Amino acid sequence: MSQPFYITTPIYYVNSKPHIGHAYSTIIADALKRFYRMAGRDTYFLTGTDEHGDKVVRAAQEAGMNPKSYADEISDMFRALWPELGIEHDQFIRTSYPEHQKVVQYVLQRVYDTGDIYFSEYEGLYCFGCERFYTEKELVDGKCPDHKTAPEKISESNYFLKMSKYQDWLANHIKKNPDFITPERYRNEVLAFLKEPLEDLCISRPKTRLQWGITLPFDDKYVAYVWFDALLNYISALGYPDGELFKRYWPVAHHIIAKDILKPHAIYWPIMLKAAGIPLYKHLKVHGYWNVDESKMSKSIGNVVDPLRIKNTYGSDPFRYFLAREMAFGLDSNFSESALIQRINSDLANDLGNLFSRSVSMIHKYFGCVVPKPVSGVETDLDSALAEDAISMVKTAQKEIEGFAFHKGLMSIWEFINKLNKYIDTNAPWSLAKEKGGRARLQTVMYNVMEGLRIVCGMIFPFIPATSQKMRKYFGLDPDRIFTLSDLSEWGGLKPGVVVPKAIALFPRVDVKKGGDVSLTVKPEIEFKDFETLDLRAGIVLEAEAIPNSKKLLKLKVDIGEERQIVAGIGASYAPADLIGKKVIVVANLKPTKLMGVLSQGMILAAVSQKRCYVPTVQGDVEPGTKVS
RNA sequence: GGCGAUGUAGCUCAGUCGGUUAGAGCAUACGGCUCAUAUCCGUAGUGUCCGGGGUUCAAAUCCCUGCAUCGCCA
Repeated sequence: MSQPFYITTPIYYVNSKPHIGHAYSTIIADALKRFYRMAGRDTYFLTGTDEHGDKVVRAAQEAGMNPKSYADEISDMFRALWPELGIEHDQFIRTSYPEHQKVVQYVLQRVYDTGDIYFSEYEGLYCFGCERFYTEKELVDGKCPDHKTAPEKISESNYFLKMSKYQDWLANHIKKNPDFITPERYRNEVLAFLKEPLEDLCISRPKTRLQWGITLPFDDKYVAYVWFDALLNYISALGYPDGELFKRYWPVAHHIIAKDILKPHAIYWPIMLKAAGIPLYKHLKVHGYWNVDESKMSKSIGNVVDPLRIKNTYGSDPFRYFLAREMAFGLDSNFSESALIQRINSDLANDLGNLFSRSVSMIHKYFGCVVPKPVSGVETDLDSALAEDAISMVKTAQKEIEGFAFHKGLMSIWEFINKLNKYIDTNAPWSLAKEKGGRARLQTVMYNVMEGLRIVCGMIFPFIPATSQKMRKYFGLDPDRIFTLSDLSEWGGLKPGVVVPKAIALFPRVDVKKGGDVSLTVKPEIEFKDFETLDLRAGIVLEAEAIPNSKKLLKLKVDIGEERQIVAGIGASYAPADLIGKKVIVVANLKPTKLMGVLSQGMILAAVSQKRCYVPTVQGDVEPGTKVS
């Protein structure tokens, strides 16, 4: 049996839809799985969803659903997304599965029996509106930030895990195993955290305030804390304690996570395993955040990038390539559609796609669709240099991928792609084809080009598998089988005589409209009922005057069936007199406010670009107060 | 407030143990080629290596200090 390789993503919390960060973790895991398959390892790839806890209950309430159907819906979104992105996980686990719940209860009981879980009462500040405890520092002026009410001091009894007992052991383990948590900055962060005394972990929630969870086996009045439940997915999915998968793939796990869930994975999880007498996972690999257009991704800014939309617009492989190429694993990176388009056009279409296209069409033109045989006796230093470059590229890329430096691995592959382009230009096959006696050399050159491409095709497989599979048949290979690293470590694997299909554009160029901003960030989708909350009315501007000491503000009197005073920031683009008599569109139910001390009872719609604004008007004979929708 | 990371070309970043003239890609300009997806190849640049101080024959690199951004902790 070959050496096992077990890779996991976090199980994603179902309180919100998939975003680009989820896509990154999962794509990286997929690429690693593919890479280690090529290396001949016995691989297993797990992903899934985390579904319990009060945040899910609240998100479900907001959506007007019960937690179970809400979790089903979001979980299905994740499950449906992964095939779209070319991801081939071996298992999709949900914490709502009975098999998982059984394992959680088994482990809880096991730890309870060792005496590391104790029952205790504690006092805290509880907001009944939020149904949760707050710490002092979370409060604003001593009040709940959501409900603006003072939380009440209540006491509650709960079960706790003795973390402190394992603190020194864990710190030592991390110190002794430098590759336990990587990159180093996160390892240091955890070690710094462990210098302070660890508080015991509250691992239960009373059912009086949370029912959506797994019942404690030793006290049915409580459910398990969501992290204690969720982390165990990594072994419950393998059928712990007796499953074949568990015996085969534990504990050689690589857990991939983003930095926001470092603490549960680096501290709670090892201690849980230790307390339950289970061997520790081997590696925790921590990556950074994706910012979007230079700002933090957040629901309130409305800049959350929907991976499915990107895939539908640009294709799965370009998206995968961009994510893997652009982020230095461990550091934050920036996502923008203009950067994505630039990568697609320069790296994928121009460098690789065009190289492939020019090479294949020369095989057609000069050799009637058949890979020629290299001729001995006409080799030059250029040929041996190319072969050496190919072999060393494979070695370098392998080393970088194993070290999670995916961007560097891809860079080394693309350096070789550039060398192939240069090799073609230097040897100028189109000239050889015309020269008398150039035939032997032409055969050799074109064989080498195709052989180089074969190796590229193999090395890009982990990152852009669909493209790699498309390319395979040009080398006479079965698209459904995969390369092994040893196939790629030797020059000359390509068989002369292979029939090469007609050239295709692997990556169409993305047209960038001149001067236009290519990246369109759309706010999150809304329901029609959300739109209906707006009350838009046609109105006629009766009066308009500038507000003193303000550059942009105008005070308007608008008839919308009743007279409204509205302050509008359009003074830089419109003179007051221009507006009088215009039929404008007014947001009639906007909460009144004061701008520079002047009351404004509504808002006028305007298209705003950086320099100017344009007020849309209603054409035709429309009564003031007419609804606009 | 404590700890840590980062700061290098217009942009994104690499830069090993302190050691030649600080590099790559993208973008820009010019030249070449015609097999190719208006692609490819070549040439050309531009630098207060965040500021200040120190150690050294020699500092982007080591030390101190200030600033900025970010993270963890309180």
